[in-house]
Amino acid sequence: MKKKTVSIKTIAANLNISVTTVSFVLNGKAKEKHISKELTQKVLDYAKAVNYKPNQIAQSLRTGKSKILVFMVEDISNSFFSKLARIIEDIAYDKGYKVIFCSNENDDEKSIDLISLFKNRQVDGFIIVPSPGIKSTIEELIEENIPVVLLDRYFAGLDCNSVVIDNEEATFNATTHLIQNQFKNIGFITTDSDQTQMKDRLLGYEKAIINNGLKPQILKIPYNETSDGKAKTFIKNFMVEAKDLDAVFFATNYLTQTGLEFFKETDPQLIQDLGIITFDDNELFKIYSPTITAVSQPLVEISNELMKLLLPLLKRKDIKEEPTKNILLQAELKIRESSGSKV
Amino acid sequence: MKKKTVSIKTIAANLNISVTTVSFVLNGKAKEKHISKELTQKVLDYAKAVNYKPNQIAQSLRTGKSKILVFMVEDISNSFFSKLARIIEDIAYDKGYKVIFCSNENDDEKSIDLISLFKNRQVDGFIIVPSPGIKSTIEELIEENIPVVLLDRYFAGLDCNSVVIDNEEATFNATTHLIQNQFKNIGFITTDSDQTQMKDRLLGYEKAIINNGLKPQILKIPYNETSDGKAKTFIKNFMVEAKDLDAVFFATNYLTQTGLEFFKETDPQLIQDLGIITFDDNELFKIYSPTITAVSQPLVEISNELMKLLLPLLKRKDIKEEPTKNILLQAELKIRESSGSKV
DNA sequence: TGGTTTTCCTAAAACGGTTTAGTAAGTTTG
DNA sequence: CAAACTTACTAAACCGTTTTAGGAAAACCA
Repeated sequence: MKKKTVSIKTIAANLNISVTTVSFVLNGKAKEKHISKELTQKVLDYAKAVNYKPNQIAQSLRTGKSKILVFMVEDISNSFFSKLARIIEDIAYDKGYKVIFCSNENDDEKSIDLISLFKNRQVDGFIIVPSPGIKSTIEELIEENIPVVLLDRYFAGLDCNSVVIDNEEATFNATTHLIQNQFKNIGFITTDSDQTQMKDRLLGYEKAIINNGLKPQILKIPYNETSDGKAKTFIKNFMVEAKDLDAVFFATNYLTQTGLEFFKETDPQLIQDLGIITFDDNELFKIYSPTITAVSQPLVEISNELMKLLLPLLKRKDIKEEPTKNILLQAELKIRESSGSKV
Repeated sequence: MKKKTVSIKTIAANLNISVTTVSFVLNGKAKEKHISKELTQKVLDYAKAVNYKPNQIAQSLRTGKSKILVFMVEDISNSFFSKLARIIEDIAYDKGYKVIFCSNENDDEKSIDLISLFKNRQVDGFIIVPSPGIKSTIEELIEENIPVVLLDRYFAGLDCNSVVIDNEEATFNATTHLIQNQFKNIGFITTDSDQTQMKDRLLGYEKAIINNGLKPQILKIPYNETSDGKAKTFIKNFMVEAKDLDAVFFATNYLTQTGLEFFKETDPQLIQDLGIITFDDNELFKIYSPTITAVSQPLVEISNELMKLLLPLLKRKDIKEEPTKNILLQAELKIRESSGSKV
C-alpha cells in the first residue's frame, strides 16, 4: 500500500557506497570533498531516477533549520492581513521557505503561547504583528538569536527590526484633505488602544485639526468591545453627542464596516451627506456609492521590506551582526467621492 | 547568549535516571510502564521547573507525525478562503495541530509542487481546494495513506472525502428568486471552468431558467483572463450583445467585484436598475446601495465538517479504515435590495 | 627513497526524541 | 521452595539527515 520512501540510506546501499558520500554529493559538496566526477554523476542520476526527496524533518533536526517562517497577525481573515499574507507567501516560497500563518487576536496570552509553540518547532524566523504586552517576549526571541521583524506597530525602546507605515503623516494628510474640502466638524472614530499604530493615527488627526483651529471630536471604542453589536452603540451615542459632525474618519477597517453598517441601518442618507474617510482600503470601496476615500497601505512594499529585513537575518549565525532597521513607509490617500466637498 | 535548551537528556542526567524513564513519564505512560509514583512526580516537577518543552522536530522524525496540516486554497487573500482559514486555524490549534496555508492559484503545476513539498515535510493531512488536473495526484496521496479532504469542488469517480456546498441547488434557488421578482432576462456571468463547483452553478441557473420558459444568457470568461482589465472587456461585450438584460448573476466573488466596478465606471445607474445576485457574501454587501443579494456559504459549518472528516483520519494507521464521506451542505440565499422587483 | 600532499571515500557521532527488548529485584502461586 | 508474575527501571536501536575525523591509495616533492 505505502511504497517505502527512498532515503539516503537506500541510495547508498543500492550503489554500494556510504551515506556520507551520497549526502556530500546531494548537497553539492562533491568538489570540495573530492568525490570523483563519475561517482558524483552516478549518485545524481540515481537520485533523480528514484525521485529522491530529502526528508526535511531529519534535515531540520540535524541542522536546526526548519525553513519555516511564522507570519503572526491579529486576524488572518482581516483583508489587510490576508492580502499581505498572499504576497509574503510568494516571496518566501521563492526563497525556499514555507510560511505558517496564525492569528493572535491582539491577545498577549495567545501571542506568547504561539511564539513558544513555534520555537519548539524550530521555525527559522518570525514576522509579528505584536499584541500590546509582548515586548519582553520579543526581547527574549532576540536574545535567543531568533530572527524577528515587527509589522504594523512596534515597541518604544525595543531595538527590533520593524516595518510600519507613517500613520501620523497618513491621518494628518487625510484629515487636512477633509478640511480643505470645507469639512469643519470631523469626528475621529478609533479604538482606545495604546499601541503605536493607533496612537499615531490619532496624533495625526489631532495635529491637523488643531493646526486649522478646529475642535477634535474623538470616539475611542474599548478594544474588547469592538464586536459588532457593542461598537454600534458607541457610534450611535457618539453621533448624538457630537451631533453637528459633517465628516467621520474611521481609524481602522473593521470600525469602518461597523460604522457604515450603522449608518445604513439608521439613516442611509448620512452616508451621502457626511464626509467619510477610512483607514485601510478595500476593493469594494471604489465601487461603493459614494466611492469611499481611503488611506491605502502599500501592501507590496510592506511585504518586500519585511522580507528584505528577514532574509539576511536567516543567513546569519548571530543576528546581531545585522544592524536592526526600522522601515517607515508612506501610505497613499486614495481620494474618492466620499471626501468630496458637500457644500 | 543563547541559553541551551533543556532536552530529555539533560533532565535524565540531572535526575540521574535514564532518558527512557523520562520519556515514559512525560508521555503519560508512567502507569503502564510501572514507573513509581514518587519518581513520576519528581520528573514532572523537574520538567516543569526547567520549563521543558519537547522538540517537535525530533518527535516528528521518530514518530513520523508532524502535527501540521496543510490548507491549500486557490488564493488565501480571497475573503472566502481567508475566512475559512481563520475558523480552521482555531479548530486545528485546539486539537494540537498547526496549519500551513498555501495558495495554488488553481494551477496544477503549483498544486503538485506544493503537495510534494509538504509530503517531504511529513505533514499529517491535507485540506485541498483542488486545481482541475490533480485528480491523480490526490489519488496518489490516498494510496500513500495520507489523509486528504477536498473542499469546494471534487473529482467525479475519485473516492475521496469532500465537503462541498450544493451549488446547483443554490443557483437554482437564487435564479428562481429573481424570476419570482419579475426578472425576465437574467444573465449569468461565470468562468469557463470545467470544475464541479462552476459546472453545478451553471446547471442550477439553466435549470431555473428553462423551468420558467426563459432564455439563458451566459457569459463564460476564460479562466486565465479573469484578471481585472480583461474580464471587464468580456463583461462589456456581453452587456452589449445581450442588451435587454434586466438582471445579472455573478457566479463567483471576484467576478462580482469586476462586474460592479465595470458598471460603476460606465453606467452607475445600472447598479440600481439591474437585478443583481452574487455568489459568495461579503460584509460590505449589506451596506452597499443597494444592498446586494448574495448566496452565502456556511463558513463555520464547512470548517467544522472539514475537520470532522480530517481528524479521525489522522488517528488511523490505515486511512481506508475510515469510510470516505462526501458532505453536501446547503448555501443560504441572503435576500437584499439588489434582487428586489424593479417594476 | 621516504616523507608530504592530495584525492577519494567512509565510519561513526550527533540532532532529540520514542520504543523495543530487556534485567534485576520483589511478590505470588501451587 | 521453585516457578511464574509483577514491579521498577534502563540500554540500545531507531527515525533520516549532516558533519567530523580519519584511512588508504595515489601523486608529488626533495
